[in-house]
Amino acid sequence: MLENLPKTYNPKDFEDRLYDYWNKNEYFAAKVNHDKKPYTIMMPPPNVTGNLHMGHALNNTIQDILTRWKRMSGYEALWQPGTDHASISTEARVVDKITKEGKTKEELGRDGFLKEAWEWTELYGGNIKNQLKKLGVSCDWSRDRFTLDDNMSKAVEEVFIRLYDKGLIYRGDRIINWCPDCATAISDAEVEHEDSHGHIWHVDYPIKDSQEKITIATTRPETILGDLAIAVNPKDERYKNLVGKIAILPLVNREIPIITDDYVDLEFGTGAVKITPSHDANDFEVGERHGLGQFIVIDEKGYINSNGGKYEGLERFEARKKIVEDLEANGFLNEIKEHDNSVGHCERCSTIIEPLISKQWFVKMEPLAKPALEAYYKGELNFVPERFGKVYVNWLENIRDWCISRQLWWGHRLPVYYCDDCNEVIVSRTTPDKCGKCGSDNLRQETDTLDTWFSSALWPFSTLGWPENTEDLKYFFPTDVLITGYDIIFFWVVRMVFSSIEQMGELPFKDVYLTGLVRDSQGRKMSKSLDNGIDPLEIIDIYGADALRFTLITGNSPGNDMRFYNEKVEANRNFANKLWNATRFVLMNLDEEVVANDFEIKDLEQEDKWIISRLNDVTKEVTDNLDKYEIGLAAQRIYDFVWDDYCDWYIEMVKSRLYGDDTNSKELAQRVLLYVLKDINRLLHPFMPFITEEIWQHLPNNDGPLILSQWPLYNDRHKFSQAEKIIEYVKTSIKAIRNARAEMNIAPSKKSNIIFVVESEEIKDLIVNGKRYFLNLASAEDVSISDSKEGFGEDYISVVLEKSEAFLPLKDLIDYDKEIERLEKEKEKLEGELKRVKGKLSNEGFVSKAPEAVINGEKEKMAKYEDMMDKVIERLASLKKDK
RNA sequence: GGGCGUUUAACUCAGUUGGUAGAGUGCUACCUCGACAAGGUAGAAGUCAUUGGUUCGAGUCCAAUAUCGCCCACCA
Repeated sequence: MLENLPKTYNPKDFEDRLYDYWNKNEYFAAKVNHDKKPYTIMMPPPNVTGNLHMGHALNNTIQDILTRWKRMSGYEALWQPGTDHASISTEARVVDKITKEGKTKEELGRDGFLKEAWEWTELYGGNIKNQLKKLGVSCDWSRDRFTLDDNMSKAVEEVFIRLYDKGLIYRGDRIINWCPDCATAISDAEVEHEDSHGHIWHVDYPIKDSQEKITIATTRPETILGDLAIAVNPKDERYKNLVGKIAILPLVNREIPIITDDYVDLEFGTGAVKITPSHDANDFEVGERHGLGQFIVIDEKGYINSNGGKYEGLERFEARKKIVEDLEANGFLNEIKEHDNSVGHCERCSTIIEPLISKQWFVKMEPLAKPALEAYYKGELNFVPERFGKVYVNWLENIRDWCISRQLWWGHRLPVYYCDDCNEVIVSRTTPDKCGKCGSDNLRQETDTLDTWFSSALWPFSTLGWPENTEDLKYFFPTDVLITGYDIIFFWVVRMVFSSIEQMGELPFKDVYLTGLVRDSQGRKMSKSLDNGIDPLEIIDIYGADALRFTLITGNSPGNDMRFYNEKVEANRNFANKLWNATRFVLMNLDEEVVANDFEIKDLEQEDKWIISRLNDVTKEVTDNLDKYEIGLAAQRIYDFVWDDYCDWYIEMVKSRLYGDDTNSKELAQRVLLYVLKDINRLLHPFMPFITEEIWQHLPNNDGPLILSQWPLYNDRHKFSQAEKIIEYVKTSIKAIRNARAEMNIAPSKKSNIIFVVESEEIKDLIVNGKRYFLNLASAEDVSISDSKEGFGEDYISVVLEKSEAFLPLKDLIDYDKEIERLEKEKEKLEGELKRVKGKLSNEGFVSKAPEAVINGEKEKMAKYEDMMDKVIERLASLKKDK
């Protein structure tokens, strides 16, 4: 007898303990090992101050499954963890904190603020890592990285300088997306467009020295203050006579020209557009084309500046209100219409974006996008599911230059210095002493920092020691697969690809697996504002990490959103409990000295061969599905095998041997039970690492922990087709007998003889040899063979099988009418099947064109159904005659 | 405006080379038999959104329509 497990599965008893055990023994560690092939996954670094949510739980579970599977398959598997400094969001939170303490950034100064930020980071930065550990992630913590670490910063600086030297980074006055609340520029990717219902105002601009006027349409009347022209389409007949004239800006009386530009849509609005180059991206371009210059009227906090005359000091939306009032009061307002349009919001704080002219740093995207597109077109980059490749292509083909400078302090400061005497711009790895051009030492470093995504774009190689050509880099790069959410393709996937091609000369990964969103049970996106987020840690606390992991990866397919139900987690917890109890059963029937030896194939009984053969197939199916990133299907295969094949059938079939007197048979059953259970735990380990390791540690004859054990392989010698056929026949027969008894409402405890009338020697042997299956699983008191049906009248239930018929003497328990009804139903079913099969086989096209195997299959089915049909009809006739 | 996706049992979803529709939950009936009631046995439940097409054969491939949803976009 072996040490047994507690009666109920209680994950809290061992999950934390096992995680510590793995971690302390350095089983997650990956080292350069040229005897093995490397397998590398880079964890998308979560925000250092963030908390674990279901999205993290999902994609980290997938990464862990792949890592554990490959590790067991003999690869040197590196899963690289780390965190992201998340410049804008962390800075905002630190600002909140100091604001509460009555301090401001300006008071603290850059160094003081950064000190606060580091303290904050050290205080909260560990959280998410500990939360991930609860999930069971087997990443190599000894390699933990943070995007602001010295070596990571070195990589950032190196890339900046290389791109600058190549002319791919430039500084310029451009129209950018400005968030007045975050007080920084942001990139196009960080702007979220939302449809909003608003108004469009038609405003009359008088024409100078004339009684005429021109009516423009605008959704942003406050920008009238910054107008530098009015544009019409050159083909527009309506305004031909006005082109070249001067219009007078209402309220401020500034003079602006009327120009033509193809950009103007004849159909839209009034066909006349006010041009505000400093506050609208389109107008900026029109302004460039016509040399209109700039006239900034809204400042960085979103207030009207001194160029706004009497409106100076008004907040932008206050100004809009006031200006509309004034326009109306002075008779300039022609019309107000309802209007829907899409308005850009800051991705982080939802503030409406203000397009502003500003001096910022940009990455020139076209030369970088080109090879990234080529790699995709050449098929070197695969998306799972494939359709996301189009999203990638679409973004890259329409890409605009990337604004990388941020007016923030928490981040990588640009390695840029300005000479205040001659305005020279110096980009340097080291702090320069004096200006190379004029020799002045009046230098100051750029105060801006880089977009967070600039550093995470380098993650696949910066974490491995780049720009040094380290052994790690040579061995583990490029990585194998990236697993992340589809919402992050633009921010991160694209940028890693072009950065890697540019710096490393190759792609950072071959495959990109994109997960869907985890939604709440009503299908809503989990969000802070709705307060409908489900905390993974709470779920783990109640059901265990294994159940949560299994829930997240089953019942859905890659890239599709899923709903989260507690009932689903509960079902998977129940599955864990099922395996737990199957293990208890095996352990309590195991003699350690017996299972110390292996079994010989020649000794195996039919059900042993059957379960081993099934296991063999399942091994292949699980592996093949993992290979294809069909994680959910892989998990489903092993789930079904454990519950249906192993627990419901094999264990039940083998019980009589375990309790019987045949020592050889008994010991063999023990060995096979253990053998299959071990492979089950191996196959299930990547999905449910905790319970499987815990069980494993209780099983005899282990050489080491499960996490380091060998992934099972398909084995030709373990394919037993004949045994599969036999057991399938037995299972079908048992189910048919159970069904018939249930239909007659006969309790399982009410046992009866089963007398088989068989039609072939093969079936006869099968029944004789398989007697014990029926004794155990079909409530049989005894099983016998009869040569004829003679004498089996209405005192018997008849169960029609393929090539045999079973008779159950249940005299007093049989309801005659019900039995007739049951057989009629059976007949109807067979009629349906026969109609279908015959229809197919009588179809000329089918017989001449379908593959032979398919035709033969149908023929076999027809023979089987006809055989059974004959018996049902005969039985019905004889019953009715008897009555 | 462009692109993409969803539509399968009461609910949530699988269904990958086209060959008799599956799971979990829920529901019905029965079962405290020595792994498990977080269980067992049996069962009911689907014109696979609609309409065409390709094919011997379509949930699966193609087209159109409807539906709900997502992404992108410089409609002032």
